[in-house]
Amino acid sequence: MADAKARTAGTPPTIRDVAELAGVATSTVSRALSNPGRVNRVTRERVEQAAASLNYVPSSQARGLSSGRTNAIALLVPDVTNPFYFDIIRGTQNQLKAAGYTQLLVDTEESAEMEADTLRKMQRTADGFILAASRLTDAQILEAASTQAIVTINRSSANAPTVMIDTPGAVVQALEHLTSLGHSKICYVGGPASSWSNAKRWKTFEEESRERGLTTSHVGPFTPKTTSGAAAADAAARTGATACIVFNDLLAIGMLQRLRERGIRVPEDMSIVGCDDIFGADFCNPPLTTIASPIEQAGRVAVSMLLAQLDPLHAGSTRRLAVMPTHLTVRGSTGPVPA
Amino acid sequence: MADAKARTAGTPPTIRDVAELAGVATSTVSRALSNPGRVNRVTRERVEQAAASLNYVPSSQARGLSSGRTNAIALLVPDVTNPFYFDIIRGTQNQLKAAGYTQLLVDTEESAEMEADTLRKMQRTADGFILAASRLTDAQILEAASTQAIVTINRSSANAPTVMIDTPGAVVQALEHLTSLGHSKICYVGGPASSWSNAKRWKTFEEESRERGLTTSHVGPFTPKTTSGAAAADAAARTGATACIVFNDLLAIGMLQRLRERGIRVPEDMSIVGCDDIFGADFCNPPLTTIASPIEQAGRVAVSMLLAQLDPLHAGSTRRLAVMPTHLTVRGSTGPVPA
DNA sequence: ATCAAAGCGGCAAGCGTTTGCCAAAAGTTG
DNA sequence: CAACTTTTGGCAAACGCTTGCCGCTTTGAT
Repeated sequence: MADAKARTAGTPPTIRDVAELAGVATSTVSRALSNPGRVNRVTRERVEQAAASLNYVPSSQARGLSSGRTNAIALLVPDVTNPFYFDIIRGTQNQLKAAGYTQLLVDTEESAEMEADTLRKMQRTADGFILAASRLTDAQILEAASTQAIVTINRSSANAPTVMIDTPGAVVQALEHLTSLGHSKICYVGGPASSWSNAKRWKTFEEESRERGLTTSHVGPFTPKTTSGAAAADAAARTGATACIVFNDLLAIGMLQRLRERGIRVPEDMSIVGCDDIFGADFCNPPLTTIASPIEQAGRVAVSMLLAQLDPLHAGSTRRLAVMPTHLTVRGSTGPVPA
Repeated sequence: MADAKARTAGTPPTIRDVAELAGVATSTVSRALSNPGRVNRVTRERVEQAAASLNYVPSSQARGLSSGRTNAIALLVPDVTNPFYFDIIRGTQNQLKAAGYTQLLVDTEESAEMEADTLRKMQRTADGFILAASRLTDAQILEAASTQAIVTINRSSANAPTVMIDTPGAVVQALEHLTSLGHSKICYVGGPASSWSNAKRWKTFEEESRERGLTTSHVGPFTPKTTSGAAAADAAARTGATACIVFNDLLAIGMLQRLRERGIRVPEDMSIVGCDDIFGADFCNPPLTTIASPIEQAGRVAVSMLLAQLDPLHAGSTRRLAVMPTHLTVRGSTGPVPA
């Protein structure tokens, strides 16, 4: 695979080697390779051939140093462990690769501080940032957005373009589903206190419930992990509610397990609605009724918005907000209110 | 958060700004920051203070360019979608972050070509590579390993340090479990043909089964996704086997669903053993008996081995092979042979 | 007091690109 | 054919850092 010339020296060929072989200046090589219109076709072909024969790969470091662009974007997620972010990871990864960008994945461990720190440390390392479910304050986002390209996912803010998942809409659907099954005592099982989308969901839940004259309760906050499901289930059970809308599927799945242990049947005794439709929601027991959102697509859209921001052509004229539709996927975890 | 001086210019402070403020040469700043022993304590403190007050962040690009190190390592996985790799992703991510490295995540889409290509393109971008379940040939691995630091996971090769998951040992355990439940007709449900570990598992399965005088069958190859589970289940059911050892959990979970649809009860009519103990294996229906492996730890070990390789001190004396223990986790998907 | 060794800081040469500027060549127009 | 424009390629200066080398101070030993 590697050519002779390139391998004789242990060190990879540089633009100079290519220039020499092609009999042109390095500047011409540079242009031929990254700005094809700028050089004559035959020259370009000669350069390309030389580059190919040497198996030349431009150094992204050097390129970045002199051009100021790194061709990498960083994706900050609160927890790589959470399947919700898996979908974002692969959505962005896809789109980035297609655009010739490298993805820098960082786990911020649900910490605003760590998030801010990463943003600072990587200012030169990445051309832009995608903040998934950011824990940052509005002020912090504003500050960050003032010096670097940023897109947030599920964290609305006037200060940066955002991809939102229309959870309010979905909460309404869930509520409708539940009331149509006869439920009137419904509990919201809350996620992390610092989560913007948790706050949003809860608020919508409260408002919509009130309008419908439902009896609501609220438990939480809980860490959005299956392991917190036990505590969540116990707390929810105590409220006397016959149905729960749960912050996310992870928590909901954990609750499912606990409820079974305690002999509380789902959905006969208690209905459960999750949120996100993550991997596993379809094959847990019972399969989870959940608010499905096109998470992967959200990742892709976020990349597009970020890249548009980076592109000098579109600069400024970029879309500030994308709302991803959601819908309720009804599976086995919801049923008629117990008699 | 940002200091006045640093922000006045729109451009981030460089080592020169720090040097000026501290009243020393840039070389001293460089050393004070990355080679603390080399400068006097008071000088160092002065530099550190200057750097802090300017909110200085060294450019990894420039650093990489002049030092030849990037402080990034690339993780190549065949499919970011697969939960098996999630655990590797977070295992490596953890360990890398702890060591001050950045993780470059690349999805090679189960393609050897893409893998080789990435290895080539990123030669300068990453200090080392972790190849998870590599599809590369021995020769390709040899070639790559000759010019860059490489560690493979679940792909044994004499040419690069490897982290292996002891599946053979686990297959034996699974077989023992199954025979002790009375099963004698067992089917191996195969994964991708190009997967080294699939070959390995199958081989062990065959050998051990023969020794025990079992009747074996084999179906596959199947793509290791839940969606392939239907085909796999149908094929396995036709063999007349009463138990299956399945290439991985993803496939196994898919089979579970299909078998239920077809009215084949698990484990009453058919026992299923998966492999990997991925997220979801514990809460699917029925919960999956599976060969559990410390995947996340495997990722961490891989990082350690890679970092050791990179460290000039250890160079050469690094461990070539780590075998991660496995054990059978018995859950609800296996039971006595049908009467 | 003398001298070698160690400690410490500075100089300057890269590292591999990109890119603004310039000049030569080629093409166009009247 | 002159005058001008466009195309094309080269020169050289960055980009921000690391590091080999040198030389000045200290320090310690004799």
